[in-house]
Amino acid sequence: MYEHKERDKYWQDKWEAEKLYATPENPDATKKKYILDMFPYPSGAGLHVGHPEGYTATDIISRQMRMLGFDVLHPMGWDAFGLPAENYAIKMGVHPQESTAQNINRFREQIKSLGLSYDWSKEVNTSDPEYYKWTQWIFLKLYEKGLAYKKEASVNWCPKDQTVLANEQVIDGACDRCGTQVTQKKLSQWFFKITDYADRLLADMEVLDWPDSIKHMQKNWIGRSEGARIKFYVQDSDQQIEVFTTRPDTLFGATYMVLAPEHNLVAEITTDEQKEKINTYLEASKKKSELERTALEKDKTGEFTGSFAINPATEQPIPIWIADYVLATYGTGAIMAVPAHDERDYQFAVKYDLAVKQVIKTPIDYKEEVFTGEGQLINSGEYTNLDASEARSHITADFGRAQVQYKLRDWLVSRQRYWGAPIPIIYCERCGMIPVPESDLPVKLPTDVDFKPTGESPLVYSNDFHNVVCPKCGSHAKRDSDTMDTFVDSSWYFLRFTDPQNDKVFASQDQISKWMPVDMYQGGAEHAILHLLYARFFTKALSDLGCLPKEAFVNGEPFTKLRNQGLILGLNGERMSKSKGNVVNPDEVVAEFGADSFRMYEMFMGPLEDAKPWNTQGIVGVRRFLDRVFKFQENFVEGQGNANIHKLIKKISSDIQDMKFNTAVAAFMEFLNENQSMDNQTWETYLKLLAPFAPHITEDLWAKLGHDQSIHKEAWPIFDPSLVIDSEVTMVVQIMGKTRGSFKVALGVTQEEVKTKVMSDELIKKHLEGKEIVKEIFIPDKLINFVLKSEE
RNA sequence: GCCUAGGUGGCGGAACUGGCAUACGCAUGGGACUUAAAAUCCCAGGCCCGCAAGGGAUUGAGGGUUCGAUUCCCUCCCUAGGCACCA
Repeated sequence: MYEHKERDKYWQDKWEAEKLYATPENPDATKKKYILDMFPYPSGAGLHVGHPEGYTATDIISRQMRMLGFDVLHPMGWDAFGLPAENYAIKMGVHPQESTAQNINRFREQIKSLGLSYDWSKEVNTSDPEYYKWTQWIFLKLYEKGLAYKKEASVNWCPKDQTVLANEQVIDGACDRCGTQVTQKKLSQWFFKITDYADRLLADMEVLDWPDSIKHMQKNWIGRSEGARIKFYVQDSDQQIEVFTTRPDTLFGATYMVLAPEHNLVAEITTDEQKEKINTYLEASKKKSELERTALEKDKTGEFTGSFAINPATEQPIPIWIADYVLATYGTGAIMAVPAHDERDYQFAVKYDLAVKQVIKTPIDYKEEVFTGEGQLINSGEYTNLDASEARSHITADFGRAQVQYKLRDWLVSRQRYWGAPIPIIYCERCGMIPVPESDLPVKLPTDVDFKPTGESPLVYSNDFHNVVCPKCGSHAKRDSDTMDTFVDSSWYFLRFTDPQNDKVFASQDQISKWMPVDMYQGGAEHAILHLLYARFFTKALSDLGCLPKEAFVNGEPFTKLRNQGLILGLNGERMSKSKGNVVNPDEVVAEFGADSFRMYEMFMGPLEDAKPWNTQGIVGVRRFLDRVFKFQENFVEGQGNANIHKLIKKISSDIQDMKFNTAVAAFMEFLNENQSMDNQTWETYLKLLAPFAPHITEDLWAKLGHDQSIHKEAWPIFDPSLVIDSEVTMVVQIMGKTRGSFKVALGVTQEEVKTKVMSDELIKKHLEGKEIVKEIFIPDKLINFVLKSEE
């Protein structure tokens, strides 16, 4: 029996001492592979069984790549700043720096116990001043070019966590960390201008080797619509209201207008008679949460302003309403309502008895009241009879201008919490807003503050930190007291990994050129939008700012290939959670079965990207298999060379390439089941193939075979294509498409030969007795099928 | 409501380009070894009928294309994930 407790540790220590997985200093550009896992958030709970799933997959790939002669960068680090770490520290009554360090140590030990081949000299930690110095430096670069800006805006506020949140962090109107209903607050906050990149973030995705589902999600989040902006004059006034519409072809059907309650013309155009009603409505909608305003029952409410606008096409006055079904944050915050051809406008028109005018011909068999499809125009003056798409371009040209609109909004990055990178900006009484000079970086987090959330950043309570002199004029000044969103830290860590110890720049152009882009990126699908969108934005922006070697990237994209691992569920098929009591602790599994069994079981469970339930019984099978491997060598029976090993080389190589690790494990089992003896060379080849999956036990057996050098330094076996072609194949006999038997024939036999052979078979004869064969289907080396005359 | 992925034995899952459905593993039953148990090894079945040889049914449901469909097409049901008054 393989004594995993003792041997696993022995080999892990040896590998580390010998620096077996050190990254090559000067990788060959044509033979480099940057294989990356999304770095973990070192929570207080420690590693769960979900983490090693992706880590093992990339470890197998990294190990195989090294054996194939590639120069591999495979690093690990910690996404250590942020709200959960701070909340955990508050709960434990310690400083986040202390609890984070403890959590990292625990994570590192756990990861090391799995025998993953990371180069630990590349480790990064986002809460280290040597790291966040460069986070702040990047902030200043973005600021310099106007990509970071401060503005007063209505922002998402979590009352429990006492901080603002980005749109991407609000899920169904609730905080994605604590689930509390998010409210709106008007605050002056820092934003990154990700909207400048909306078109490129959308278009550049095409060439990426990413899961389609992730691409779709990003596409929907960016939300591109083509349409027009059209201005409407307010009757008896110089004021104009501009709207965005994707259906300018329905302009003649616009029978009223709606402004968002927050629209800046509301006060001005409200007539005296309507003032009271409008104010009541404004008050009411302000109190509504985002959730109430949007989701659930979509009962629309609104109020008439008393004013009218002129429809530029019909030149008729149409009433202007306000309603909170129109969002201030999208388009111009105002719409032209076409109730005949828009569901929402129709509902509203029916409720408030507003005119409905049809301008698109409804198909004859169409039964619904609202027709939102395309068709021929009617009731539309000179445009009548045009097709909708044609009318769209004409009406846009005649009454407005074409406009592309995105749902994506700028990224709100300020946070009113302690545990994050301070924003490197100073407010001087005389000079105004001043960026911290590069030479003064990092702006270190003060330690003399009570960091509990109060709604205001705790950093204002540190006198040394908050009150400073202006770096420009020397007058009294105050530092920005907010910290940056954790997602800022993680938007560039993959660049730092190429050159983590550099104290001159965030990473040298040379190292970035050598290693970027990431060839293989593995992580959970929960980052589909947040991290992956932000990281793409950062890479593109830094590239445009001249901070990255452009030629190293295609379209400024950081991750060429992306794959997600599915969730590992509890035994009951439900998501693992403490409250459900179905959490599996990897430490216990490793202690009982060993690292190799754990790794292989996680790969064997099913396709990497699928969600699948954990079953401790299942790991028994993998452990039994590894024991058989171990015993095979102990009781080695010298046998013949086996050409089937070439089929196995082919199978394992292609399965790793396609990341079908579950079938690779099955193939290992099958091969051993079928080969009770083999020659020495076949056995060594088998061990080499197995090495990336079970690095400890194969290393142990390799040493026992008398090799001085690690098996992980061996070259990956190459298969001989001539040896994977069978001389004999199994032919299937079907009658009327039903399989009635099978037999072995030599490769390339003719139809006649097969038929003769088949006809001598008793069972087949019985089936064909007294029937007339109408047709024979013959697929060489595969099958013969007899079609019989049907009995009537 | 919209978008995406999926539905195969008691369970996790496999199946190339339309060609032996259920590989591999778990669990189950039987046997070997053992004083015994565990561990290990061997064999078997998988839904229905049959002692057996064998036959029939079967990949969420229904229909279609085909000599032949888990695979392609249509309709529907269910599950998971995402988006959700975006004009």
